[in-house]
Amino acid sequence: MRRKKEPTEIKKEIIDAARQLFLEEGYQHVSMRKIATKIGYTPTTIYIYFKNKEEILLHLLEEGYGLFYHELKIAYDHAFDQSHEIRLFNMCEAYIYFGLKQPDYYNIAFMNNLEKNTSKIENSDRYNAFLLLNTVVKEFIQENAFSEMAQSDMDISHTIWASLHGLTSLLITFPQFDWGEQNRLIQFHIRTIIQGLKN
Amino acid sequence: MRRKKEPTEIKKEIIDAARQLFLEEGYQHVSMRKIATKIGYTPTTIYIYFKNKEEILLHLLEEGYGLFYHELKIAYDHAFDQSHEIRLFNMCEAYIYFGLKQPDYYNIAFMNNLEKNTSKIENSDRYNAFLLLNTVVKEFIQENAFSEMAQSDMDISHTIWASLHGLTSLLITFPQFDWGEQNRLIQFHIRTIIQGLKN
Amino acid sequence: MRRKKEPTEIKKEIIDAARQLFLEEGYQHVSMRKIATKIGYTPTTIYIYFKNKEEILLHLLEEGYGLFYHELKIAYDHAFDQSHEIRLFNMCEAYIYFGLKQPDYYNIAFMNNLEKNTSKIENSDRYNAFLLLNTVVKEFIQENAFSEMAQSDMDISHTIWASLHGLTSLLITFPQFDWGEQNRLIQFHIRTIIQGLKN
Amino acid sequence: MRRKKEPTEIKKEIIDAARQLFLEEGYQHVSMRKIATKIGYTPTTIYIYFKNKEEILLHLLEEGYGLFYHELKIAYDHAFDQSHEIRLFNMCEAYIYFGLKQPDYYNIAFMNNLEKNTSKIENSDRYNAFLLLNTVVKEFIQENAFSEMAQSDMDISHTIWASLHGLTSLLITFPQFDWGEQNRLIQFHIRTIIQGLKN
DNA sequence: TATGAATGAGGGTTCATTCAT
DNA sequence: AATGAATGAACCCTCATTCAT
Repeated sequence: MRRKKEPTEIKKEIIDAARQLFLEEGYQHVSMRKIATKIGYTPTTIYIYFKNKEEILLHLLEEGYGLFYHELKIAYDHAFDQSHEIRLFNMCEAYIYFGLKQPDYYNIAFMNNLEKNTSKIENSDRYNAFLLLNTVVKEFIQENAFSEMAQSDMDISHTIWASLHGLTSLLITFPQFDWGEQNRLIQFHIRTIIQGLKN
Repeated sequence: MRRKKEPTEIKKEIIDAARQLFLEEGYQHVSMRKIATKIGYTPTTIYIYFKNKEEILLHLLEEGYGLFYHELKIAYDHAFDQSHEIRLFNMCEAYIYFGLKQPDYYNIAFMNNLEKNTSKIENSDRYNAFLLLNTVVKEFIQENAFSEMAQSDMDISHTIWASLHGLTSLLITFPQFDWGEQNRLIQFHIRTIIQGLKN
Repeated sequence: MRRKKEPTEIKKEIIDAARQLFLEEGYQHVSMRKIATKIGYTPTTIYIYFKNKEEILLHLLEEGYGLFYHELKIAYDHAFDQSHEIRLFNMCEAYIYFGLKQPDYYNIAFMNNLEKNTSKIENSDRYNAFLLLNTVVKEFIQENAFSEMAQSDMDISHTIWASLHGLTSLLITFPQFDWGEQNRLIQFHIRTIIQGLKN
Repeated sequence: MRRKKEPTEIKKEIIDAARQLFLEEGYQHVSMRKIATKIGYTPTTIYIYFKNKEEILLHLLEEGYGLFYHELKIAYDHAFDQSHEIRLFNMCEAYIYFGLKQPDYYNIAFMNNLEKNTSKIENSDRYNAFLLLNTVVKEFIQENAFSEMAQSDMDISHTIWASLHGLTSLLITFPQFDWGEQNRLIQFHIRTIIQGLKN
């Protein structure tokens, strides 16, 4: 059954199918056949567009990081006239809501370290996102003049990242658990971290 | 010429073998054949004692929860004569270090939701661990007389759990990332959360 | 479809099928599936009896060498009361006729060097066969008192082997070629070599 | 932007690429895709110029025969003023050294019978080469006035061919075997055959 | 003339599992 | 209680080839 489609369109179909399956069943349990079946092509066809299974994953990762960074950047830019604390708060919100809106991307991007062998971490948008967070943190530090506490901005960034990741991934992984009112929890979570940093 | 064994004894052997493989080679690479070879039986024999592979894994999962709960309990009991804040702090430490010491257990226990279909969450040690955390949190609240802020102890527990899980899972998932001095980060992380709660 | 068979019987079936296919289509073009189909089993079954494709080949090789050596040995022993020239002649005949009677074995054993990586050549029956030939050659040399020509017995053995192999493999590879009366050619071929050595 | 090319030119490019791959990586590892990549076209394009893969291989095969015949012819012509025995000797040398220099050509040409189905043996250069050998043999017979032995020149040619093929193919197939000093063996081998014929 | 898109067949191998004994 | 025999389904991936454009 031959159809006529833009190459980019098929590539997109593959990526879309792969993303969904990767989320639902985990990278290891997704086979090329499954992806192929899902888009109505033969497994062979996929190999025209991607060298192998790993390349699909890599593509997905970069895409996911890109979207993620983009969201954070918007939150950062949008509150340009606010205090740095508010900007930080907004970014934290953006982080968590990105994960909730795009659990598939988030899952692939942060809950498995699938780049183990590729190690071009430094120039990916994942790193850029972290750098952006770090920037806000530094500004936030200056704003608050954390005089006595000489805690490095890195530790602070790590702590924030970890806390955000923690709530996001739990909410994704255990959706049926009783989290109370989700939005309230999120607000409280972020508030707690930021308050904690100010002391 | 094998000497007679109690059924429970063989069951134990199977679990032991599975656990070892599981910890040595990682969750993904445990196969029935490997387990069988390790204990000197045929794969078929395993099916006498366990319905299928999943049942072995579930057994292991519960074991993991048990260990986890045990560790938290020790931390809780050990500081019985201290302030509740310190007890909370200790439990937080215990949480993170358990994950770092038993990354594979932690991984199946909290980073994959293997019980998706079994839904007996409520009576597992995972839940007990959470309840224990919640207990300390309540005591901690009383101690601090968080008068004005009527934030539910549940939200607080969730926030703590999420933060702890966040750092733990990130440290496990991205070990080669530059986290600075790990112990200092952990201490700072916990301190930040607790401070945040006090405001 | 389950049957009841001796393990050795099935192993033999596999070997038989593999031998035929290897000859007909060449090692590279024989798939495990083909072998399996030929004997009416699933490919998986073969893996119960052989670790992988290569192991089947190795088995076949050893078997072939064994038979080959056996035939030569018989020819050697049988003419124990004859002159060494006659014994040599008989062995040469045995060599060629073995190839013609067992083209499949001969093909696998001598026309492809499939042991490239295994290199336990020295203790195989292939080597033993060569040593037997070498023995006769030495006796033949002594008998003829090749005084002046100090050609090593090794060169002589190699030359004989090469000549025998040449005719055998050509007769196998190009059966439709017009070789004249085959037996006469064989006799003449052997006679020529031996005469050549005596000069 | 490719400049226009003569059909024959592209056909040549394909053959050239195929030959190189063929000689570099061996007969088994030539794939249409590799050939195509090597010449900078799509696999599809090749099918415009050749019906299928076999046709390319056949083309190459004929080329191999051509080269082979050419080498023998040179040896034959070169010693036109020598005795026929010497001419025969030279041709034998040429035969073996061709095989050693072009093992891959030799391999497809004589060690696999690829033409099984095509059966145009009679007019190929392989046959011509054999005829050339036969010619020398006849001249050699006349020269030696093999009076008594009414052995057909065909038997003699076959015997020579077989012996040459035998050494050549063994040297190619088992290169790591200890053949002693190769050139000496080759000389001895040829000498033996020719001496054998003279008796 | 040349290609991009697609495929069907097949490659070796591993897996959890079953069933008769 | 334990096994040996066997399987079906799946794994990733490569191949020669075709067809519409």
